[in-house]
Amino acid sequence: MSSMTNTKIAEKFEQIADLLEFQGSNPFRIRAYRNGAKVIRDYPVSMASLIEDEQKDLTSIDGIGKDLAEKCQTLVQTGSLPMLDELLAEIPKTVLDLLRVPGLGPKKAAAVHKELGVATLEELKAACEAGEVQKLKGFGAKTEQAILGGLSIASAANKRILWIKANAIAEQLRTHMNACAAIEKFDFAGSYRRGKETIGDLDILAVSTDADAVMDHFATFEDIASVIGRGGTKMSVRLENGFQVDLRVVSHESFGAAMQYFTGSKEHNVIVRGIAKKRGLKVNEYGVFKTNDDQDEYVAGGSEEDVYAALGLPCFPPELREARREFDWAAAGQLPDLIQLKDIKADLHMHTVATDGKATIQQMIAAAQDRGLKYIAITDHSKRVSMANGLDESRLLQQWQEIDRINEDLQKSFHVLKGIECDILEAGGMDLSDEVLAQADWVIASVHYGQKQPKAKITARILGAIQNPYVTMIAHPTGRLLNKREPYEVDLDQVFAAAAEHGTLMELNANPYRLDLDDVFCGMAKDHGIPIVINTDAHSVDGLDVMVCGIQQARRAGLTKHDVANTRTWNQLQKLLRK
DNA sequence: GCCGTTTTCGGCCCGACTGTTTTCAGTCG
Repeated sequence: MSSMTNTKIAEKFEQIADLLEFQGSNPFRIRAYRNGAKVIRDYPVSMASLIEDEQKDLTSIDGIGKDLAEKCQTLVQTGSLPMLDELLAEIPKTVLDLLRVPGLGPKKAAAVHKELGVATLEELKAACEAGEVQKLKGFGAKTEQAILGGLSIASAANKRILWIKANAIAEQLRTHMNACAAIEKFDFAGSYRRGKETIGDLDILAVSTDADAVMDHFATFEDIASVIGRGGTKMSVRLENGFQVDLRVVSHESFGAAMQYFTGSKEHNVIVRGIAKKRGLKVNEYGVFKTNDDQDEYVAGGSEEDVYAALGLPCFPPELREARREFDWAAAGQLPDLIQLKDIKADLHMHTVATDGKATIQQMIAAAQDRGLKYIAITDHSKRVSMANGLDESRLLQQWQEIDRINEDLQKSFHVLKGIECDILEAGGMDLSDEVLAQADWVIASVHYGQKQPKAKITARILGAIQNPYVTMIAHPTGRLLNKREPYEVDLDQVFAAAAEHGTLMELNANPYRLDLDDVFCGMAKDHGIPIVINTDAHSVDGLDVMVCGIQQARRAGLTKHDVANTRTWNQLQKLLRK
């Protein structure tokens, strides 16, 4: 059994692309590796299982040709790749860090490496400070200073921040830009608009006839640490926390084209341009143009709808613009009607003061009602999670008695499920007896300890929970914490197959640090016919508000409300549970 | 390295800004 996941294969291909780029190889070859990495990372079935299957030909996947298919097979079967090893023998791995310095691309990085023997960030800093870098051909004093500047903020500048944190910054910027009289209208584009789980920078597009006035106003935003650049239509700044914000001022008739262009993703746009070209059209941030010999003729650009319509395409929801399956869906007229926040009727994972939550059951009910929910599940921790004061059998049964009383008082205006987040023990098996679990309305199973166990062991634990007749859902199935902790080594191919067989649901945990399952795995689960449950895992009243992050992730996965179990009433949802 | 109602070779998205140049390469998105 191979432990080569799609993510790991993609990382290897990315590394090859970096190394080839550093070597100055054919840019299209480099792009082929990057594209292959992306296709594999996003593919809804694991390469390992496809190769095992033997029926499946990897080259039938768009972007994977004979060569990349062979490299996949080698990686899956041997765990390594001779070609990559050879490249690494020629170029020290630390050199790739140079490519992460803002302002230092592959050409200049290669120059400092070749001419000055610089192989690490420390050596680069020393070479700059010694004034050696500015002597190189194509370099100068300003370039040297820019590299030094890039080095000092390299770690902060390259770190992607959580969407919810970018959202807080965006809200401040929105308020600031609203006060600018020269702006006719503005909006945010980029990965923030696409609702990605982490954001690299913010892009603001503004319509105005006075770009200078807009930029002058932008420059007064209090959090700006430095101005990276400013031209006639574009300005880039870095905030105190190292985060970059780009502003672009466009004309009214270009706003839609600019939104389309800067929302991306880059890969999505490459395909859009290809489609345009075939139709004798050209797309850039100013509009869609008919390409004539003498002069290009403006066709569309005021709105995104117009831009896409001019190319015979539907206006893709931003969350779908990832060059995955959206163009196939569009061609088949089957663009999914994506789930919305208002479709959610229940939140089925939350904690109370009984364990590590901050609010009582009653407070959580009131907060859920405020947010338009019809029912919730109270799912405190089980006893093994001692740090959180997890519930043993008797405390749990007591809590359920209390919930029975509460439900009577509510008189069907709202419903509370008797639930539990039961720990899957390190040795396998559940933390509470089947006798108790049988009395629950809703049993979540999740891993808290032994997260670093080898693949076979941790997978077997989760499979055991799926086979338990009382477990209704697996919570945060991979355990990842964005920017903090890697996912468990769990084999989701096996997990999804078992869940589909036993009628166990999978969670999309909406906590912005988790978003687990991620969008690609949600798509895989959907392909297995497994209903997804989007939950907040709230530990407080405010914790219920992160549902919006889960919805964005679900939309990126292409999920409709029919794919998500907690868009149903409790009666309807029970029919989904085949146990 | 991938791909093909321009199909096995010759393409492969497009533009802003900067710095080092003196017409353009490199970087970025």
